[in-house]
Amino acid sequence: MIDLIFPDGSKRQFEDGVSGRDVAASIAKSLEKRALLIKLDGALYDLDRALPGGGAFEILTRESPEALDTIRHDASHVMAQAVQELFPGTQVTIGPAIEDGFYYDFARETPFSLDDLAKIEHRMKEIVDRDEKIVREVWDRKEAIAHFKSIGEDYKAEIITDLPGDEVITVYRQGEWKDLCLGPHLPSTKHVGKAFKLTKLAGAYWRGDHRNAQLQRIYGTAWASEADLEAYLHRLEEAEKRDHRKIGRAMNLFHMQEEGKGMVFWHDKGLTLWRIVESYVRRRLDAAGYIEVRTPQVLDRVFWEKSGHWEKYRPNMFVCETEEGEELSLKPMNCPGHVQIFNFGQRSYRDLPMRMAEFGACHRYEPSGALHGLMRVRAFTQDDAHIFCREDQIEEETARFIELASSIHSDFGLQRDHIALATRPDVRAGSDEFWDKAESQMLAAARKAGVEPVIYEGDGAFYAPKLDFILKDAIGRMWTCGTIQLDYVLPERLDATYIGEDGAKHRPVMLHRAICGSLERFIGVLIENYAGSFPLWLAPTQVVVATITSDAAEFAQQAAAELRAAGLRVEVDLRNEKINYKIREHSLAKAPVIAVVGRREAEEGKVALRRLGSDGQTILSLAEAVKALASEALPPDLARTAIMSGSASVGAVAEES
RNA sequence: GCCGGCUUAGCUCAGCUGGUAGAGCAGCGGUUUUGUAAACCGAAGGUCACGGGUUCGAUUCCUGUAGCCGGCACCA
Repeated sequence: MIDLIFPDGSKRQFEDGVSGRDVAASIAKSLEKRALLIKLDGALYDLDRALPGGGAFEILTRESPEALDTIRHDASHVMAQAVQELFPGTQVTIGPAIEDGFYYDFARETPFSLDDLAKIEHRMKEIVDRDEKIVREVWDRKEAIAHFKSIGEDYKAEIITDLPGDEVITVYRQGEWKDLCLGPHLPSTKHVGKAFKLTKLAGAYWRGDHRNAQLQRIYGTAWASEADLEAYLHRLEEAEKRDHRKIGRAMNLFHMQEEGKGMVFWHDKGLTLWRIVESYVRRRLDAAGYIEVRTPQVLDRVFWEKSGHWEKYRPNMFVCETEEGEELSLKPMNCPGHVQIFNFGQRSYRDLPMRMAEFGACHRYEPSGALHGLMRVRAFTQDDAHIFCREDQIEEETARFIELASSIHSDFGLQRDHIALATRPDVRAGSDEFWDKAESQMLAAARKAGVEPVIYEGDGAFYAPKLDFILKDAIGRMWTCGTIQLDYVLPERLDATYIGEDGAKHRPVMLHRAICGSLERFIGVLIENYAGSFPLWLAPTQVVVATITSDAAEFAQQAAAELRAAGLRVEVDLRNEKINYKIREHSLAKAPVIAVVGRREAEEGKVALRRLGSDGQTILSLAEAVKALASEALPPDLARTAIMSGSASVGAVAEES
């Protein structure tokens, strides 16, 4: 007998060998019909499988969020069956559920076309209608290998061969079709439902290794209901509207062109945004005790050989040659340059920690397929800094950095989801003792800052572990912005030293750190986070003064002049156009505030302020408007200083908002 | 770099099976002085990404190249 504890806390006994379906049926016939899966002590089981024992028992239906992954996984199986029915000779490999859907990787000589997707989708619906029972079978390992080899499924045979020896080999059968799979699965293909859609076609390497064969991957999305599918597709459309490339064009921020692949032409508006971000970060670094430097763009090959980058990254460096036969490279990173400044003259322990920052323009020859708008470019500017310190200062410096970065991210309106601790990769420099120490130092530092990092196994740089900041934007997408990495290697290679209290030479440790990452990418993230509707302090154009009639032109000019004098970025629109037209145009260009002046306002010395996204208006005297907007437009760090110094105008704005 | 797709006016897009292209918006020239998301009229604007081939004839079919888009791999 086994004891099952139900979600309501009640307990019942059942015969050994009872299945989830039997239990469901014993409760209600209708429940049996709706049951898809069983959850027993946290693990999922097929509905028809004999329960391996007692425990916390739950019946999952279509409505259970936990059943969704299985629906998706089954959708991938149904897709694989459809593909093999339509395209005999195609081999199946693996097909998991993923976020929002599923994929399956197929091995096939001729690639699939977009037309094939429609056919496959159609056949999938037929298979769902067939309502094939899905049955779990346990196979003998050797027989399984022999079987899959005999039907030409070499990849499946390879998967079984590589499974640990004690692993139970299970095959799931749906009608004529079967697949090696750990399960669990739904009771029959009907339960996959029809709220799915094949979305994209892609190449993917066998086992994720580019030296292996390339397989054909088909992606799909699947949901418990038609409504969920619709909602998902709608979400995709919304996300597309925020695309920084689209908004960048609409707001005239930047462009790129063929002759400069992965290089950005920043237009005036875009550069304004850049300067706002840069000067804000610079103020924060100044306040946090950093010094700022600038190092050469191009350095001799010998330099990069010394730093070790030439050997490892030569294919990704922009190399040039001079008339005199020197070989030079554009800097792909700032670190070795910073070490040169550290090494210039003698350093004392009193100089440490030395926090050396640079808005460093770097060039890397990224693979063409990696380029993506502002998010991945070949010429970028890092908000880079290196903290040279003693080993016993690592924890303190890392913790301080976490606090600084967190504050800056939140000022930019980005919410932190978590911090990742990326640990030793397979290919790495240094002993296991070194990695043990380095990883525990980073962990301790994070905890000191009050953060429990999520461990990303094997994701560290080859020379050290790192902490990465994973931020969440306004629509819930994750972005990695900001990192801190421990480095014992570079100071050694470039022979950085300081004189300790004991009068002897010591080796400093370097902490590589960035808060934005690259300014290009960070601006891309900001654009998508705000969908171009920036808060006042970030908006390239903060106020547009728009006239209704030419009678108001003179006052509009005066208003603009006073707003500018208060530090605001202002445009004036005196064109002979209807106010409706002007409002529409500037709203589409995402101007946060439109100050409308007509004859009435001009006579009374007032402006009518209209906020982006709302259709109301606030009528203020010009002086009040200047004061209110100027304090609202203060970057968050300056606003905090203003509050501390008790500025009345800031208080007024706080009330208003 | 690899797999698939796309590339037509400044932008967004039409153009069935081959007969050298069309709209809206923007821009330009006029008219309109306007009250909170598109006033009206007019003229203009294209080596249909680039190269080669098939054809009497190619934006359309084939092929090569580039860029971009979606993935994969990469990301010091």
